[in-house]
Amino acid sequence: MELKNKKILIADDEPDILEIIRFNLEAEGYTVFTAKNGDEAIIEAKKHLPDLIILDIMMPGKTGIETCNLLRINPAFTDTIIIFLTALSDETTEIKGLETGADDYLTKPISPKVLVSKINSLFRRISKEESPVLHAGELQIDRERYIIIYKGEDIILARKEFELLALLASRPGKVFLRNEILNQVWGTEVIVGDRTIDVHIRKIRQKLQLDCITTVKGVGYKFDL
Amino acid sequence: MELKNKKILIADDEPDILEIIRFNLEAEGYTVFTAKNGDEAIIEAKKHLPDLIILDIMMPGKTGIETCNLLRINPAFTDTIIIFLTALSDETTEIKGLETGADDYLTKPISPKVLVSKINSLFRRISKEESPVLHAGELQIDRERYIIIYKGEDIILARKEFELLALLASRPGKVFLRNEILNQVWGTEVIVGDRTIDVHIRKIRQKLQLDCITTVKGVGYKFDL
DNA sequence: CTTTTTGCTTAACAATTTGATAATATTTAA
DNA sequence: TTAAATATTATCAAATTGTTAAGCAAAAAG
Repeated sequence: MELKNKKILIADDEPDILEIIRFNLEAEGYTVFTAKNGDEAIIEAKKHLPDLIILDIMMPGKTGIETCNLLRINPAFTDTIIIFLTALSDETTEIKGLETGADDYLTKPISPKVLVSKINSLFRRISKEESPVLHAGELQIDRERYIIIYKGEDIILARKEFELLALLASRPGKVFLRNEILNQVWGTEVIVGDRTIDVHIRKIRQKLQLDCITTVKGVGYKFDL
Repeated sequence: MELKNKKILIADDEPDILEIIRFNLEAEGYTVFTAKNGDEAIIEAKKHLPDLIILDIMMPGKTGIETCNLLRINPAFTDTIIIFLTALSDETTEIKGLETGADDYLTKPISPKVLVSKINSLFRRISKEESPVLHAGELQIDRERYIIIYKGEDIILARKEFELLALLASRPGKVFLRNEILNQVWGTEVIVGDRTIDVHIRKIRQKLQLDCITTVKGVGYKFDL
């Protein structure tokens, strides 16, 4: 299962529905929060700032539509995807929902597969601008943001360190010769001493606190795990 | 009737359906093109570059799904909204459609009102992404009025400062190289000294009283939080 | 039309970070 | 065991950025 790193909040007064949806979305790798009514939904939304909110229309207290209106007032939720969930296949309700500022609606009974598909599809549209990230186990190398993420922690490397690590991690397992490293990271023009690479390798190992670079004596270095 | 200035292409082999949809969308102010099958749809799409394409799944020759796949290969249509239209409420087809890269689907018989609502809603989401007001936490950047609002307070930045901040904030987290910044804010013609960017960055930091621009030494600057 | 203000750029210098090296210690392979 | 290769550490020069003030040009005000 891939880690989606997206937060979804579901508000419905029927616990069964909540759990079915939660189960399916968590199986897809989403992080799920739940709320039993509109007021709770607003509180949870402010707390977790989810990327997507599923609101049942018929709930005790505030309806999904009212909840949506209240959320949309807050600038923090103008970009949040909001979907309505309703037992009514009533046309008027559908339209009201969309005009209110929801992004889509789903009618109950909803098949989990369709739900998940629809949500993936909505995220696909939004997340076109995601940065190119190199994943290697728990390690993420974000070229665009120029940071390393290890177990959720941001690690900042200096330029040479970053590029050296990015090079090695670009092909896990491959041994890079010292010459290859020099050419790729320093360029063919620059000439640096023998120990320069070692020192940078050391700094990476130190900052990452993780044994992911293996020395192959007489040959070079490789990234693993 | 408002002028929507959006182009929609509809592909369906049933002339009645085409006309019903055309009528309703034109009444909403959209410009509508039609096609009788998948091949025609591709030709029309290339000719008019519509903002949204409605594809019937069951068509003689290419199916809507095949047509969608062919369109998505072309970079010109990666951002185009594609909706499937189908008489089948068959789940499998639905899912195939969404996984194919369609943004939504509609099942026939479809009420014109729901169709129009759904389309408006999809456009609303897209146009939000191009909205002149950029939200980043408590910070609002109004590109139209050249104004920054932070926690309700208006902050006035000079043009260059504003454009620099707007650029950085347009993709929070992304590191902009000094060259990128120069090209985007100053243009490729103008050549300015080394310290110019720094001075503007400093003024932004000073006026905003907010630590939102991070220096990545040797690389560039990025906006965060 | 002149004065004042504002915005942009530059220069000069300070502060900071980075990267390379040298010196020394440790490890590894034959 | 021993020579070669690599690790470690501290140090320093170079590269990079931060800061400030000053000079102009254009816009705004008088």
